[in-house]
Amino acid sequence: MDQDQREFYNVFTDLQCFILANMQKGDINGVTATHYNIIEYVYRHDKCTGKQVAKAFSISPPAISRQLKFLLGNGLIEQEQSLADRRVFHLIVTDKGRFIVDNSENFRETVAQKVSKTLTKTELKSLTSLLAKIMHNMDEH
Amino acid sequence: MDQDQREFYNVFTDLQCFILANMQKGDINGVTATHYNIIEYVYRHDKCTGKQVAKAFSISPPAISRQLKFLLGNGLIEQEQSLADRRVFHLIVTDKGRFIVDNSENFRETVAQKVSKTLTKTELKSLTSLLAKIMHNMDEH
DNA sequence: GCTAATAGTTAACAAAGTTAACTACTTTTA
DNA sequence: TAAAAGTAGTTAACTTTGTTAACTATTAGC
Repeated sequence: MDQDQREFYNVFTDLQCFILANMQKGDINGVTATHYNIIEYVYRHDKCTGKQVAKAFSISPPAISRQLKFLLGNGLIEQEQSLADRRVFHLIVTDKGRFIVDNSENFRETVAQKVSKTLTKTELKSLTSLLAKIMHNMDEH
Repeated sequence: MDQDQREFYNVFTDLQCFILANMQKGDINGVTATHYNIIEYVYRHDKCTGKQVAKAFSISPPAISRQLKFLLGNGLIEQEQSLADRRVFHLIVTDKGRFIVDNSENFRETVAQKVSKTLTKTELKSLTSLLAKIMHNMDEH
């Protein structure tokens, strides 16, 4: 690692600590952070499958299975069996689930607001596009 | 949230998912991610106290207590009782602990390397300074 | 049509968080 | 200055959420 990489590494480490430290821990609206993240994912990826969710969060099928069971049992998501492949269940967020996502105090929103106060409009756009660029490149794995 | 904030929010969400998904899960060198993060923190904050570690990671004193017990028992850190206040124990990383931090495959290093390949030198510096700026502002809480 | 692969589940367990109640020590205060 | 209040850290009991192993049901390949 050269000097620039080292400096990036340090600030990225701070960022990771910040994210871990500020992630909602207990329940909010009767839903844990894990539940919330899954609902939000399904919201953003309508009719996705359990397999996809497991992959997105890098957790095992049984872990997702238990989470989905809770979310289904509490009417936060619904599933419908695929006609093309009956092993597969497509997931949909219910109104109740949507309500939670739309109304939860989300720490990322707070961050977005703080960031837009800290940076100029140009800086914010620049940061967003740099982050998008590296995220896009990470995806390619 | 205006359009720019919304775009930042989206990429920041992706970043959070990425960090959560890629954080080391199982043991590496006989040490879990939590252990590793604490060792690294103590490395970077020599003679810090359990209280400080708990605050840095936003976890409760008993949670830290158990982690430190493991790290002490495995000779990864050491503690010395404060002379000024005998309730307090200062933490120091041992050679063994330092070895683990210096030699672990750390996903943030991989990220730093990938990022420096994706962005130009100017972009990398720009990203680092923008992130440092927002991190600095978050600290002020 | 048998074999292999895939989506998801159940059971048993481990890691790491929580709160409540505790010890030991320090600081405040009446 | 002795009692009260506060602080650093620990122990115990519990919860959440991850894991692997073994399972069912379904689909795809030869």
